[in-house]
Amino acid sequence: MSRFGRSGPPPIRDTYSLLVLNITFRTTADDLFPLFDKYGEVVDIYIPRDRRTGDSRGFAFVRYKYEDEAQKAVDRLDGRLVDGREMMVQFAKYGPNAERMYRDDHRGRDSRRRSRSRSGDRYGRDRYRERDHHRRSRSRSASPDDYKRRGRDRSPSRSRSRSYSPDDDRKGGRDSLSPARRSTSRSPLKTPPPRKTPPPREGSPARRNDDRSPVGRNDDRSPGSRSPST
DNA sequence: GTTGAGCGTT
Repeated sequence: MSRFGRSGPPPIRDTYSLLVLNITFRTTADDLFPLFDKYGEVVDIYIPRDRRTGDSRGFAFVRYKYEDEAQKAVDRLDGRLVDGREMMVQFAKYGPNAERMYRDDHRGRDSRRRSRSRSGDRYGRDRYRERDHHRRSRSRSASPDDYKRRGRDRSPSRSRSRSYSPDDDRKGGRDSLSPARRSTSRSPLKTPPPRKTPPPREGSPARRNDDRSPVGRNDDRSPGSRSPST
């Protein structure tokens, strides 16, 4: 998918990978190509997609031929408004050529001290991670689980719903809680509501009102309202 | 039709 129109991934001899984050889910490599190509020689652009849906994950990888151009693109395109969203450009930390970056890190370090503060504190995007730890909606958190499920038990329709509690599968609690939960909702129509039985507060002073309680209920329970004979 | 931290091959 990293091909702009070519076939197969280009050779990674001296290319530097840039990680583009915060891009829209609709942004494609073709949209980022003209943007990054203006600041340097883009060797390849790759956008990881979902294995199931095939949609973009919201980030892309841009490979530059030289680190100078790559670093420049980071400062220039970082925070750039694309499709109505600011994309964050940064050097790829992991990857096939990640080792190369560490090698030149000693000389590319001084180039980093740039006006990075202009973007980041103003957007305040960092506050989201602290506020919500479980903010993940449907990211690849369940992706690895889906693969394992498919190998042991093929249940595509159920694998999605079971992603929330993969522990019950091995515990066998699946069958245990089934009858328990079913007993309550099994016959909600004929069986009285499973309301929690109130603790016996006979010794409670407030219970003295019980003297008038049966009176009020008795009135409500009068056959007049129970059996409205027409 | 949605979502929003991260790290990559069809």
